[in-house]
Amino acid sequence: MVTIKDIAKKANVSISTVSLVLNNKGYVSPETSERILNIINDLNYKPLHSARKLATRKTGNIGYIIWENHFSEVEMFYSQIFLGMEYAARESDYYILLTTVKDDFDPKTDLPRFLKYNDVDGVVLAGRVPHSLVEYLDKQRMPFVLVDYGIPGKIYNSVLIDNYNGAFSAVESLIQSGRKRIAFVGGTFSHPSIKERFRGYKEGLEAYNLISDGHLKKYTYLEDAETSREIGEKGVSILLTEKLLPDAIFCCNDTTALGALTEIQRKKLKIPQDIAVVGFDDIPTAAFNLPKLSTVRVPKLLLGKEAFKLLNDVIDNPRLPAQTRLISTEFIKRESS
Amino acid sequence: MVTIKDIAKKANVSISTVSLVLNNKGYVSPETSERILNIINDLNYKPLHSARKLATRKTGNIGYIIWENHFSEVEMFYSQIFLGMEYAARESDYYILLTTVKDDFDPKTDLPRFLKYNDVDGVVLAGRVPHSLVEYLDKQRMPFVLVDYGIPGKIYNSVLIDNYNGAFSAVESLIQSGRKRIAFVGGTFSHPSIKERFRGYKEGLEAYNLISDGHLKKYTYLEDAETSREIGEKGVSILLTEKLLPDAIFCCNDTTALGALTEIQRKKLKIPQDIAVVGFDDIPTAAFNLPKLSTVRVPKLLLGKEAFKLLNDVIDNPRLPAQTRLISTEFIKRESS
DNA sequence: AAAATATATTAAAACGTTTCGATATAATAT
DNA sequence: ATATTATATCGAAACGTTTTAATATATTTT
Repeated sequence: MVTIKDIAKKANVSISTVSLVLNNKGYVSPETSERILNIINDLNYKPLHSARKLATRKTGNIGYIIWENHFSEVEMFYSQIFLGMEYAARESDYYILLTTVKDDFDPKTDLPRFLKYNDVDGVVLAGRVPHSLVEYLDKQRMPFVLVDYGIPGKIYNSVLIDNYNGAFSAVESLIQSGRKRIAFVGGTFSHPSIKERFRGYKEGLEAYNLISDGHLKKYTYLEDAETSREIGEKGVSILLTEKLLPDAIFCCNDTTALGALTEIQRKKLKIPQDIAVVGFDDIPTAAFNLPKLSTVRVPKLLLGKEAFKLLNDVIDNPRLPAQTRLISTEFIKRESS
Repeated sequence: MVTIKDIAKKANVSISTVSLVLNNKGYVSPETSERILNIINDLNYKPLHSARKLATRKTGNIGYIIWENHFSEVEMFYSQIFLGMEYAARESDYYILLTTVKDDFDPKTDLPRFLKYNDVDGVVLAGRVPHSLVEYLDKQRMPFVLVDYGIPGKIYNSVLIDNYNGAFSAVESLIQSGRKRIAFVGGTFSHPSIKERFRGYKEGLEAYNLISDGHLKKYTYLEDAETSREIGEKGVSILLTEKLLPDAIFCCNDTTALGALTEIQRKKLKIPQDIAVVGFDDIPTAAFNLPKLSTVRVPKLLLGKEAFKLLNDVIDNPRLPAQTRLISTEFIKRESS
């Protein structure tokens, strides 16, 4: 194994000098520098991670934590965010450690290994995540950033989707294609994204004066549970009991929308002729479904990349006031609207 | 930060002794041991990973490499395998580093960071993976195991699905429900799994004498490409030009089967009345589709777990002859058959 | 009773880096 | 000419572990 010593010897310099060029710090003459660099290259020398990390007292890792169900589910949403982070990490010298936490997470007993053993310099939390975990990190002063999630009443570093405008534009598109009775189907408002999407939906309707008295009561199905196909199916089956059927449904996300599509088809209604459906997220399945789902595209890779960048900033400067970075969306019109 | 020194001082022993109890090695009296353990607990001491790794000359990481498309696709197949590994890793002190490689991978330029910088003790490769990468690892004597993939003519450590029997049982189930003209739709045979599934299909038919002259010519659609929905759609549209339509289609995997379902529905045929469809893998979408897809379940978490275990064995004993561990499947009957 | 072995503990070296002064020379300012 | 600052290099300490070999005592075998 070739070490910094070998390089130093061959270049007739001290290991300090080699280290300096390795990290380009301090002063070292261009000639020496080049000579050393060449030797490093010739001998294919790579600094040993663990030695380096021991000396710098950094771990070189960052953690990525998601709720277990999000990784067992159909959608690749959170895997894509991870991938975006991994891409960004390739330009750095961080490795990303992915792990999941369970529903009934308790910091006392269920702490991810890399937290328990202090093996990360920071953490990205994606999607809905146990509040106790967030509080734990905060208390430990472990740098972290939230992606696509927030905790009411608290301000943390986070990368968020511009849910409001995304929803607004989806509703706007529906209206522009002539829809009048636009319904909403959604899951729990404890997820701020869903709350915001609802707000975008509501204010979209208001902006076009399409929201009569009782509209929301009739045309809104909200269930206080994690979003799922089932919610979409159930929502539609209830919405379809109205005397005056909705002519469009805006779902809080694609998963829900997929469920809605299934139920509408089961009821032998035509999409989009009878009812248009629009989702949110643009998960890969959306484009493969029959009919293909119109949706609001969330740039997942970008979300991951920005989270990584923000976390880096926070690690470098832990006392910076918490900031939020908003990622904008794009409406994708397909067959379902 | 509390170090082994602090523990030693407080326990009135040398750091060697503390290290010994930490790794329970050598001789240390029960009393001393307990005393040290208590102090460790009291001070919440955790050995520093990098220091430990530096001393032991291990990295404590293992790599997980998949083909980029597999992580951008609809299916969670490879994420689930990863999750199985991660679960297993929790009982060990390995961290898993996930990364992807591209289609046109070249070891000279595209080596994953953790390989380039020697930051892993071993690697798991899942699914179809560049042969040049496998050869590179082999040449470098880097311990590795292949999951659900093999390279013709080479024998490597691997964890494989029992594709043959899985396919056989799927076909058998179709036959038992009265199907006579069972077709096959599949992708490239360069993936050994698909080849094996075809063999199971063929021998299943043979076992029941359902394979007349020209059957395979008429009722087999093979395309030399990565499996996809498109292959399923195209396969069906060609199969349906036969005068005597097939009454069942066994697809080489769920993705293909999902495409097949779409196309059959597009052609206004009834599933399973007119044509039954069976897939392979049991990806989450299979259970959510309309109709729900019958399939051969592959225990993905188990696949990951076994890969992790095998890799550990290989790391501990690198000169063991290459071995293959076979994971068996289970037929899941749903609505499509 | 002596020799051999098992038990218990430790000092010191080693693992491969980074970084802090120290030292020396060259360039620039006074 | 002298003081100051910039450039260049290095020795040595430090980072927190594991491991080897040494030492000492207790137990077992001959």
